[in-house]
Amino acid sequence: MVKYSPESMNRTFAALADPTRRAIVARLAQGDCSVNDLAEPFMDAISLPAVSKHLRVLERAGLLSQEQDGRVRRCHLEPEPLRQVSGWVESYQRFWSHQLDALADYLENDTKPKTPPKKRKA
Amino acid sequence: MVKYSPESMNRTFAALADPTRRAIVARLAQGDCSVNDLAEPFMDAISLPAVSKHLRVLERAGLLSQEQDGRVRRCHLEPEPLRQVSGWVESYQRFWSHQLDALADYLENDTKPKTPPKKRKA
DNA sequence: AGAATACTTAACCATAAGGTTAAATATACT
DNA sequence: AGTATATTTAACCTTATGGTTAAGTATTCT
Repeated sequence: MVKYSPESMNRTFAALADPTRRAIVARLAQGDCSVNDLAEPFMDAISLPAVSKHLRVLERAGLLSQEQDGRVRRCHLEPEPLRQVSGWVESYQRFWSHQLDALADYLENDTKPKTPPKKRKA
Repeated sequence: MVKYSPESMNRTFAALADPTRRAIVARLAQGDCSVNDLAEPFMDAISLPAVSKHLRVLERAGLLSQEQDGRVRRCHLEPEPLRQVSGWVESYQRFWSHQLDALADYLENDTKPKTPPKKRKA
């Protein structure tokens, strides 16, 4: 398991705490695209500079890279921070994914399983 | 798949964007404890009211519940928001967990990739 | 060259976040 | 009743965040 820096996690979680940025991430997960394309769904709600700022936040978090292609900037989603978030949250999976089922088992049977019996859904 | 509200995700990601709060979550994952116990590791760095504020942030995010027990408040980690984060990030797993392998495949075999992989490192 | 396109940067504003200290509240101990 | 313990609330400060509009930069089109 790779140990990631707290600052990196700070920036990644902070970046993902905004719905516009999550929408951008969702869009980018379907493929690279230009800033204008990314901005288009939000243009009635916020301005282009606002989108540009969001992109910089994503960039600082390492979630986005841009490659200049003529006058267009091709935006690309970088997966590493998502992998880190996944790793972080999965480190609690044992905790949360067994919690309810294990509790139910504890209450029904009186056995004390070291490894809480089974999960219903992962 | 359960669809969770954007506001809930906003609050959860924002709550997790702070290292003190992540440390609190980590501590709570090992078992319920009092506010003082939670605060103890941070007392040289920040004040008790600061910790109290962090707890309220976690509470608003649904990550924490408190149960009064005499003059002590027993803090308990609520797993649901973590489950939601997991669900959110797992929806990108296909994207990020295959990325590098796919790239390797593209480079080794000469099958024609839709997206010619020409950059090495992101 | 000049105009359009695709952005970013600058300057600014309002609100939120994270910290502080001091005071308040509630329960427990003697 | 009075003191200690466990915590929150209040008032305040500083910096960060998310938005704005206006201006700047770089590339492409005519």
